[in-house]
Amino acid sequence: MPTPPLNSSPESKSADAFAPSREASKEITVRFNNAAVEEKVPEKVNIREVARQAGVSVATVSMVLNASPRISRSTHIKVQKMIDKMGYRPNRLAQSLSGRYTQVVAVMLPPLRHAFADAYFGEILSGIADRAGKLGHKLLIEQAKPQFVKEGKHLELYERRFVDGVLCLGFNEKHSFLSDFAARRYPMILVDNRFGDNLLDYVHCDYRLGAQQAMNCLLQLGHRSIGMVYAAPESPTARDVVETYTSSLVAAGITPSEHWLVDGCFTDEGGAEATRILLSRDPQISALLCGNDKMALGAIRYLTTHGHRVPDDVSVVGFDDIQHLAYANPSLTTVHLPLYELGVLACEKLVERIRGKVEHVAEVLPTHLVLRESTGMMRSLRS
Amino acid sequence: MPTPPLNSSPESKSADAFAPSREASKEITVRFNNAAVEEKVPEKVNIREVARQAGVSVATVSMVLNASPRISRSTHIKVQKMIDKMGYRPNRLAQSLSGRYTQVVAVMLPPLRHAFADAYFGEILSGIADRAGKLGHKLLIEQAKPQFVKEGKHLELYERRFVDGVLCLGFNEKHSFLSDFAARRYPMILVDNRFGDNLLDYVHCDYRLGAQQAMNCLLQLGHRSIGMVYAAPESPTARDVVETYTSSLVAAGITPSEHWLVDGCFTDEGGAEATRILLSRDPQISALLCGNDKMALGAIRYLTTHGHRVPDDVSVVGFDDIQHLAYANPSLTTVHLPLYELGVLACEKLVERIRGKVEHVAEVLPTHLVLRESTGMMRSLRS
DNA sequence: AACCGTTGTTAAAACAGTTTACCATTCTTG
DNA sequence: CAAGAATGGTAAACTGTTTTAACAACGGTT
Repeated sequence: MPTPPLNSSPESKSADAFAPSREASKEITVRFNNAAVEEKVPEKVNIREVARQAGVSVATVSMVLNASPRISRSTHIKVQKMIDKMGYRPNRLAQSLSGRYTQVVAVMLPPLRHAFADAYFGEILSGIADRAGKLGHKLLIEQAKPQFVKEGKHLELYERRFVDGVLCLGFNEKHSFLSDFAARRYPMILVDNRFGDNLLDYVHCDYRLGAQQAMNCLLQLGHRSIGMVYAAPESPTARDVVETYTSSLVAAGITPSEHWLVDGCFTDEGGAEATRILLSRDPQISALLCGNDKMALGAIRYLTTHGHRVPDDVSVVGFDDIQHLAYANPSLTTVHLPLYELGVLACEKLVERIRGKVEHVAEVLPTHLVLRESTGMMRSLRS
Repeated sequence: MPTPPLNSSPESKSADAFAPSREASKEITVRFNNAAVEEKVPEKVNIREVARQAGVSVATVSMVLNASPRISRSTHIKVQKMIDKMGYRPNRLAQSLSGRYTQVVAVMLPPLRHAFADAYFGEILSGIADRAGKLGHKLLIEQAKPQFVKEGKHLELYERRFVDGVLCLGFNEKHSFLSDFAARRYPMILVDNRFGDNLLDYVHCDYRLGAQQAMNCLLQLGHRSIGMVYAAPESPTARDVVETYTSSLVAAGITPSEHWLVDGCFTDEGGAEATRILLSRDPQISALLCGNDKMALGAIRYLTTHGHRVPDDVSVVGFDDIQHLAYANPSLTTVHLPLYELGVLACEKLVERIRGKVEHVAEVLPTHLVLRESTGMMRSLRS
């Protein structure tokens, strides 16, 4: 019975109802109107058939396929011609079964409702997809729902030979299952974060540098009471920002206050609410550093709808530089993260890992501040 | 923005459960430094080994795996126990090679720069991913770059046995390669569009119904000069909206004008520019129907930054109901498309197709208008 | 002429499952 | 009580590649 094995769910019942269509071999004739128009569905051709037709052995065809130097030029041409003529395409299941690699990598996303629609993930994913394509790899996507992880499906990905490696996006130190990858020595790169004491391979953006630049900017504009809307204290890179924020204040001779720090949960609404709390705690606040653009947008929305002008009364800086926000009103000053490039790099490093490179991967990509309209000089300093 | 929270994560314990497997089989010792730290990597175990240990034939283990009714209860239990004990996981490359299915479906996205970060695609993808998971299928993602299609990689997907079927998102009649799927009779479902004269299997939202409701709303509010920001005239569903818009006007005794129609390219900026053109052509326009939310947002942005109040001067209706826009200011009245459900349905239908069901798939999901703040009564009618 | 390397090709053994045809038992039934 | 039908299990063939060891043919040394 060819119906799905293992993970059959209630749904597979209805599937059984469909007659397991017998393999209609040879070619299928498709009928349009009453004329029998030949629409040849290419007969399934395998390496044996090609070898027979070309008058060589199966091994030879295989070696031609893999451009082995042991094949003479003349044989190569002869076989290649037959391959083209027959429209032969090697079955990659057989290739992977017999070979070492599947040429597939997985991307794991966190179980957020809108993980697939997220600009942040999307940008990284673009980079991953482009590089994976160039390296001849396919991309599998998975959302790491709690159930998924609990059932060990993240390990099954390797053990059942679905993929050669995994890229993990949007996870942090709270996600302890990540250490499973290290324990089994399966190729995995954590993207835009670190984990444990360099336990895992990672690539991430330089959040410290970005935060430093953002703070320098705000301080130079004369701001002294600067609030911060952070998020995910479990995330090392998110902590980098908070730490840099604090140390920048100290370096400028300002005493950081616990009251200037509020969690905005990385969401638009969270950013708005955090801003409300911050201003109620300290109305003197004239600038806000936000952990991502979504929260910055929420902050601006709250401010403008509650009688505060941006940037005249309060300056706002974000993090991410997600697209289409340059058009917001006012447009957002933000720390640009090279997310596309990060995706490219992550994919590259993962493939190196898969191919046997052993060095620990720990790359950090530079960030920079993009000055737009949401920041301005401190009120009292203006002429 | 790195790390969003993982919904409920008491995984700290379950993770330990995966770590070192105390399997009965042989184990590999990995050495760190000079201390011999035991890190048991599970020895690769195959079906033959399981059969030997359980004292049955390979065929029996296979049948247990696939829950064949030909296996007695007692044998089933005995073998299953050994499977669990040895931590055996069937190699799915071998399974797919000898079986009929790969249990993988591909999602093809159009070659837009931000296809992965798009709220519209993301929502559909969520539905697809959820249902695919439940049906025991993995998801492959591909972006149909021109080069990709030119090289016939979309067909290679089937012919090299990467996938059993494909879901196509964001394509229209201009994308002629879509007919290749039909010609080869490969399972494919076109999502949220039609193609040719029902040449392809499809599922889409009821754009006519949505447009009808939107127009009824605007007309009932007293609007007579209604502009439309459309996009992608090559897309049948997009044409549905324009046609419904036109016929609604006619039905209301209004003569539609060519000047009321401008292409907004589905983008934010396009929507803004289209709005500029529309108002310059006819300053009387008091309402806009936009082909998607992004263009509607662009329209609102243009209007509010050019001295037109929304909805006091101009009402705006969108299409899609993408998340986080309910918070926009003013919040957007829009036609809700059941995109998540569409993804679920598409995936379901595709899997039925793969399993041999032959009926033509042509499903249309109902839509409805969501009234928010961007629409209001025609100026002159207000008291 | 015997020996040694190359060079190019091949047969056969993996890879890890599913499926089929057949073979014992045991259970009905005339 | 023998014939026929279930029942439960197995050996072997099959899926389509890669890889390895062996080998033939040939030119170049001693």
